[in-house]
Amino acid sequence: MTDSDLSDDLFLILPDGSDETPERATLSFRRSPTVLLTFASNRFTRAAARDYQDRFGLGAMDWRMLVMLTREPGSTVSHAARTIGIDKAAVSRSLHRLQQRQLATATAEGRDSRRKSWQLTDSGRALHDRILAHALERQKRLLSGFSETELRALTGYLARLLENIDGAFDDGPAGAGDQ
Amino acid sequence: MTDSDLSDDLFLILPDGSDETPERATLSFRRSPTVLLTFASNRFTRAAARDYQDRFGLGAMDWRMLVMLTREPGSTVSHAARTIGIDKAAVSRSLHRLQQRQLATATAEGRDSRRKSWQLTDSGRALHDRILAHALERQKRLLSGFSETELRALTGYLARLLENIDGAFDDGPAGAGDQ
DNA sequence: GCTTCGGTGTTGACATGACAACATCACCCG
DNA sequence: CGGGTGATGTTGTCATGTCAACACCGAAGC
Repeated sequence: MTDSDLSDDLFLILPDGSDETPERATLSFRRSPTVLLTFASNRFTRAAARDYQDRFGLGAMDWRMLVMLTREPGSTVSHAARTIGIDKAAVSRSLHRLQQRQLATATAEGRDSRRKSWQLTDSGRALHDRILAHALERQKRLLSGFSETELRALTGYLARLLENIDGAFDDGPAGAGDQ
Repeated sequence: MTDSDLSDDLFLILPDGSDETPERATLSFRRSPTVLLTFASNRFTRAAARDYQDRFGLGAMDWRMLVMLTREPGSTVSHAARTIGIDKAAVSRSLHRLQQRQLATATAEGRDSRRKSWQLTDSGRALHDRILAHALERQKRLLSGFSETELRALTGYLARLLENIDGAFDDGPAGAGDQ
């Protein structure tokens, strides 16, 4: 539970009377992982979305679906939504966009006319491969200066953060007797 | 330039004929920092936004502005926008929301009626302190299991990613003669 | 058989934030 | 002085993604 060996001071800017510090304690941007995480993610996804749109005419969502259908061909809407962790509505719209561009097709599965199994067309697979080359190149640029050891550490940390997110909100951090 | 000592295989799932792997090489979700980064950030910001809204009636944007104005009282719209790295339009709207709730006030600065210097009111500072306690608690939960050494490594990695983002898109990874 | 229940996919309404256009003002240079 | 230039802040418009509501189907339960 509360294995919080981390002190609040690690994340705060405390007033010390100088001009550099505020008059009241507040969050440090540079030392708070949550701030850095959202900064980095927002700027990256924004730039990536523009890039995908300019080069290939599809959004970041559609690219994720290309990867998803390459990874697990025959996925349904709800399965894809659960795997990527986004809303099924967005997945449904994305798949229909891909279908409209003939990048993906749906084949009925069983007698249930809704449960469709989706897969990429040949042109969808070709586009996937083209974008994949860009994505890999860009990711390598993003990781420029990282050694393989550092890379593994980073991915490990991010995975641990991901696992912790669920528990960070369940109880509600208010519980602790502040105020 | 290409100090990319990192192999593509680090980020890919390659087909090996088994059932676990796809028939075509594609991005690994668990080993790609960009994927993990956006996953973690999206899920965290979404949950945090809900939390802020439910508990305090303001969005994540407004909370960031509370921190910003605590950090540097007297900031202008454009200065805050540059510091946080988001659009000045969003900052302008957020500040007016705060003003409407009497959490922040603007005082004219010089004769330019547009350049206003913003600061928090007493109730704004009080709300900042209340939310700060929650944010710290939640961040500690998110970092549950991290040692102080690991924390420093993580923040350092994220800062390096942030610095690399600009260069990752400038030239355009497409450099090779498409377009 | 009929009904209830949970899961599925689709659609509409909404919030968020980015981009572009605009009015306004300070500044500078001719 | 007066026009150009750039910065500032505001507003409109759009894309993205979430939530809520709905229609639809399968599987049990009586």
